[in-house]
Amino acid sequence: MKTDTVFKRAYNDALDMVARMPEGAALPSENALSAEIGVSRTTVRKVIASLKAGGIVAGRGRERTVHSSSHDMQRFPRSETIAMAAQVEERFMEWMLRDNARPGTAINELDLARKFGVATTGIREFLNRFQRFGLIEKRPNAGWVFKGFTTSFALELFEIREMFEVRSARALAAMPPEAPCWHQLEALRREHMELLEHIEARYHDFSDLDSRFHRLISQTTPNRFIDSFYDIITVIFHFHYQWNKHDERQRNEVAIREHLTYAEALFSRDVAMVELACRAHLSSAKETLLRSTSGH
Amino acid sequence: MKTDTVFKRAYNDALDMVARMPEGAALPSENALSAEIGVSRTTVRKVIASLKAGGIVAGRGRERTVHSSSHDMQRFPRSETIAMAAQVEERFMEWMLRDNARPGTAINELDLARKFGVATTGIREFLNRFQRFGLIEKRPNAGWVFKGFTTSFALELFEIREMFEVRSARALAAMPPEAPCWHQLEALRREHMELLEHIEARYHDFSDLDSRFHRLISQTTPNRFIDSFYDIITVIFHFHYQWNKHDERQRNEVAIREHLTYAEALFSRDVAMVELACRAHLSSAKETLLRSTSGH
DNA sequence: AAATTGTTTTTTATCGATTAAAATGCAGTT
DNA sequence: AACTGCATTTTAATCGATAAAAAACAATTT
Repeated sequence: MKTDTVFKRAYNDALDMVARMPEGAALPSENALSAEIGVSRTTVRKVIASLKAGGIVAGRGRERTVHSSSHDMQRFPRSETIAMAAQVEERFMEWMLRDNARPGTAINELDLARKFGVATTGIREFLNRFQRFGLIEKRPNAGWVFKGFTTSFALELFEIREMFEVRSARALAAMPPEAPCWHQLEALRREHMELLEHIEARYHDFSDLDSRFHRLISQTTPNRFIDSFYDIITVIFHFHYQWNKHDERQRNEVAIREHLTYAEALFSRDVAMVELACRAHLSSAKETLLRSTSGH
Repeated sequence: MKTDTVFKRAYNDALDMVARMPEGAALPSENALSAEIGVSRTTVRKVIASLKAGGIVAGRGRERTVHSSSHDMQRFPRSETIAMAAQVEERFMEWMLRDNARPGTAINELDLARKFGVATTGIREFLNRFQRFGLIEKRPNAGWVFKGFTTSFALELFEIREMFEVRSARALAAMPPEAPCWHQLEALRREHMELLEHIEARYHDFSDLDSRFHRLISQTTPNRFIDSFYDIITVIFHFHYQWNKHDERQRNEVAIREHLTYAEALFSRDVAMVELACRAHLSSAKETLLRSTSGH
């Protein structure tokens, strides 16, 4: 059956929201909550009913008030708020990157299903979606093969990434000065500088900033195939960083400085400089990734 | 439950094979048949059992002989030899391209399942795989949206295609003269010339040749992401040509000539000429596709 | 001993059912 | 006019079961 992870996540979000409100404040309307939390009104009503049952919300109809401080506000554990599909992704990436699965390993649906505690259909669905990441391959009627998080994977990934990024960076540099992208870029530049100032404490935050920086560049001239390729990059990097903490602070500091140079080049709108800065950054990112791949 | 389409296709293939053998000849070994037909020995044994039941094969163990001419050899209809997943793909492409579905149309899993006569899981699986083609989009917990076979789809597709193809063509032109790709290219060039000579009768055969030509170019310097993008191209063109017969002969003739120029350029190993011929061909292919898209 | 057939085990493809979430619709309320 | 209450309908996420196909193993024959 369908799990109620959506409800549980919505409930947790509502709790966070309520905690930020003063004692006795009026609860926003159902429609407002629905928009805020990002679920249907049906689910919002279920959440409100729960909050009321827990004594966190009182009153009914238009007269609902918040009484947060008086209760302990038990949240649902994080694991229960994640849809099966997302859990499978997480566990699979972990198996692949952390346990360093060997290239050529056969992937067994039933086996994974048991290991991850889901039905085989869930695994199949995941594998089918995951196929496009280029890390697994299907042999019809005979299962999947893990091709390995190898050197050639990283090289092929970066060959494409470089083509796409140079194309986007060039297009961005050619945008008229009044285009909104320049403001966004400036804002990101500031965020980079701030992060650099507090790098000792906040170097973990770079991963997210990195992804936003590159997405801004590519989304100025949108192309669905490029966007979809960035999904691959994002996921690979997300999990890669999660399990490879080696030299993280230094790596990130270097990358921030490269981003700043890259941004400067973009502001200068000098295509040759842009290309140079872009390739320089990508090549150091490539080196980082290469260091954690396994031969071939 | 699993359908026996693999068995039925194998059975048909075996019939074709047997028909080519002389009366009373010995049947090849199970392993040989398995390799020849491309299915497991388990399935081969089932096929042999069926052939025996139909009187087409006699004897047992190592002493099996063929008696083809004496029987009518009923084949399974084509539709029963195609796996559910492949049928769904075919029917979906048909719905999309021939019935010219509107951009923004909501895709309903249960609805499609009923229309195509399969279980919803099959539809889900297909949609998940098909996602990467950039023609549909998922909204979690709320189904899929068909984005439309639009002008912008074709433009974005060809922007990437051009980047990839120029990259591959350049790399091919730089291959040493003794590389095997030159022989393959020469063979393909011959096939093109032959096809051109009999263009009136055989213009339908171009679609396959086209796909092989471009795959040869890209596979000389393999990159899994580029290969996977070619799958998209192949599928789109396959179905597009199947439902858009307008000017087919002329279009194909033009394309053949462009391929020949392109091949000449490659043989000359002059990078500038290669790039020119490549871009010229792609731009006319783009025009063709654009003509059958629907606004935006 | 190499190749071949016979038998058993493992794994995939596919179905159908079940439940949660979302959408819809409408009447009543402030 | 926007909101709630409530019932109903539609749709997506997930499970578990089963036949087909593949793979592994064992027994035979040349």
